[in-house]
Amino acid sequence: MRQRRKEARPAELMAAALDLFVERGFAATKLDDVAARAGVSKGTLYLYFANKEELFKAVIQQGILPVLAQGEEMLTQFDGDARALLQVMLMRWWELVGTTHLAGIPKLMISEAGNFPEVAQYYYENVMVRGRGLIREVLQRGIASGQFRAVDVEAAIDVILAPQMMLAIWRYSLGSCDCGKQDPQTYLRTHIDLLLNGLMAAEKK
Amino acid sequence: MRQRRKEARPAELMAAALDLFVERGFAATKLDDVAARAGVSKGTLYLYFANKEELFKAVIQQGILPVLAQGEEMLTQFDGDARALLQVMLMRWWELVGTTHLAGIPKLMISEAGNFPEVAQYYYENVMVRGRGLIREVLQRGIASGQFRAVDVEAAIDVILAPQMMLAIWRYSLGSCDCGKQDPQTYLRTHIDLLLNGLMAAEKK
Amino acid sequence: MRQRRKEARPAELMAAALDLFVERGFAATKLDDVAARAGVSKGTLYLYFANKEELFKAVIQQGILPVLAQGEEMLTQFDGDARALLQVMLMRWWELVGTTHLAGIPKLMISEAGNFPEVAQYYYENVMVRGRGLIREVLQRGIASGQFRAVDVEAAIDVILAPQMMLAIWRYSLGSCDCGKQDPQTYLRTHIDLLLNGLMAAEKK
Amino acid sequence: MRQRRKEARPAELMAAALDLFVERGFAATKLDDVAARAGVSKGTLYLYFANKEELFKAVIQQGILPVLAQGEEMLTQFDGDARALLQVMLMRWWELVGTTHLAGIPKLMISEAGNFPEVAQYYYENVMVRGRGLIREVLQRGIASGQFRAVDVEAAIDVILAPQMMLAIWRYSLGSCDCGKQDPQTYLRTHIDLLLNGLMAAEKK
DNA sequence: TATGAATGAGGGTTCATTCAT
DNA sequence: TATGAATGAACCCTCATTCAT
Repeated sequence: MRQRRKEARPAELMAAALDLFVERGFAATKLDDVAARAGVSKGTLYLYFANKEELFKAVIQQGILPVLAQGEEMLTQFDGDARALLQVMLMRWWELVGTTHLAGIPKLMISEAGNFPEVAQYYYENVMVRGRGLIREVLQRGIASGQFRAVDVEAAIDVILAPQMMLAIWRYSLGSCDCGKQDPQTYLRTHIDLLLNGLMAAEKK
Repeated sequence: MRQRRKEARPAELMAAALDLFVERGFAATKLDDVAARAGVSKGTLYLYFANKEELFKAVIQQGILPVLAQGEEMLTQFDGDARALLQVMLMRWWELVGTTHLAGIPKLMISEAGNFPEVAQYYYENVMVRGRGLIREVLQRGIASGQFRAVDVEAAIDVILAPQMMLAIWRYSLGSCDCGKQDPQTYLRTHIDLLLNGLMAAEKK
Repeated sequence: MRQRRKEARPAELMAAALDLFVERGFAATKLDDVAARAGVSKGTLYLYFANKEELFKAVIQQGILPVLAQGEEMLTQFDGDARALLQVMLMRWWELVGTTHLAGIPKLMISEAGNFPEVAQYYYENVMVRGRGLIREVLQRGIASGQFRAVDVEAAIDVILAPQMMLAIWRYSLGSCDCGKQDPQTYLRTHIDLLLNGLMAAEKK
Repeated sequence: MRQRRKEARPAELMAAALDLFVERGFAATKLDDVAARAGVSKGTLYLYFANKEELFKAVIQQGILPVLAQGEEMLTQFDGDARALLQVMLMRWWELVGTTHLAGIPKLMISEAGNFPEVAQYYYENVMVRGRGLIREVLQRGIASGQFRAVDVEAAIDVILAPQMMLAIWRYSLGSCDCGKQDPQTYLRTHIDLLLNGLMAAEKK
């Protein structure tokens, strides 16, 4: 029983830490609170993480791992056309990430990038680059097949990802204040609608 | 001259504070550093701001004031069609805000919204609501004139603003690490290109 | 074998503790390290010693026991004159104590006397007093027989013991830094040479 | 008034720290206590010393400076014979050092040498080497003039210094427990008596 | 008997805030 | 008005001690 607990501890601690880091930021998060939220004493944290900074790194690195595989797998398995694929990817990302606690990581990363350049670098290389790769692949397929216009692919990737990012970020920032906020589904549908229309090749006329 | 200095002090202090708050976040910013950057001693800060939190509020409130007027003025003065107006607005926003230090405020606000709900509320009501109003106005004009499709206006507003926000945010977060980043102009042009195409009424065929 | 181990444990633990206490001092020594050096887990320490302080006391008390008997035995068995006896005692002390780990105890005791007055008291009464007794006996014999001058015996005892103590102390303090240090044998020989000459009765002229 | 205080602070803090470091050792000394003894709050310590270790180094380095000059000056100014000079030096050292708080530094250095090898090195080179130089000079003078026997000078230096060191050490270690202790003057006189007799050239017969 | 995960009081250090100058 | 020395509450981290296994 003790053994089972020991193995689960790091994940429990990282989950608690993620919540608080996202909510308050790194500097404003007290390890006391992290420990309390995970139901352990302060000292226990140090059995699993060398210090606050290492905990932070672990939270980021562990948090993004599950997301990476799924996205790339989706790309290889899907065999519809580029329009449908792009639509599915944007929708599923929200289901897989946006509705979980992991959605807080982008906000956290944005907030703390300046204080942890190496972690930001790591995040960029392991998440952003791969995420952008997924979108790039779809855009290139669509352009190659004539479905999409020949837009500037690299710029378009960022433009496409921006509303997805903002949706996740919003939830953990201004979304928590009393700001009349929309339904994520409507937001996503509108994003995809505008995007697909925007990408549509002129020949459709 | 002393008098002149005295009147300039608050602005100098807020400018210094804005830079550091944006770079490091509220909690990780030391008042010592703010004072040093403004070229005064730590105690002087307290002659102008009751405490760190009041300084933060002042930074936000002063920072957004200049932006507000300009945008709304643009709307009333412009008499081209909706397409052109939307394009001009998105481009000019970057010129007026994106290239100055004020562009850091969105990032700062996102990072600290959870710790300062009242400030977030204030920011939402005085910046977001008004900014959204500008976009809404343009969209409604375009839809009314038949230039734009009848999209979900409220959702579209957020989708349209997202890439603009991300452009500003990026500069103060991951943009400072070694991430192969694009040119803002290309990014904006692509955003506007996709957007206008996406909004374009089907009847153009 | 398990039984044998169990009986050897306290001694092993005390040996490990002595080394570390001498090297780092009581407060700076971690029980983790003591346990690791003895090849057991931290908890095991508490099966044999109630707490860190008791371990310290045991280390001192056990450490000095073997030294006590030997010295006094030497005194009774030796039947040469006072000069030879004094010489033998000082040399043998170094052989029996100075070259073993026990030589660290004087340094440890000096360092921690202020923090453990009762232990210091115990050490004084059981080691210093008896050690001084040995020297006193020799001096008195020598003075009675006319070999030695009639020096102030109590003061002379301390003066005689000082170089012996310093030789042991040095090994565990400054001796471990890069300080050009002499050979203990030469040091001892010079000490004894000076001492015997210094004690020599004037009549020898 | 504030200014005057500011300049006196470091010395006050080091004096307080020296007392406690000598009494309890480095690790067992709380900065709270140091501050309290100096009559300031804990934070004030950090206005003058970067951390506990730097405070320690400052205590050692500042503590020994005054002693160095005096000893060497004495040597050059004295013009009696070697016997008298040696006697005066040993006596005066006690007056200048032994009766002040500085006498605790040898004990402190011995206790902490293992934990601060660089400080130990510094102490050896700046105190021990110079102190030994003083004694060496006197011995060589005495041997050259025929007053002293041709003893092993380097070994003799350490033998001669040992009782002096022990006198100082004792005061801050076992001397504080209930150990029947002698009068320093008698101790010193006996030391010098034995020593000068021990060094005396045989030819005087 | 032995382990090592867990605890929590305690100490070093930081920094927002105050106030005498 | 401006300074910067001083304060002390708060936080990170350590480590002696406990206890379930």
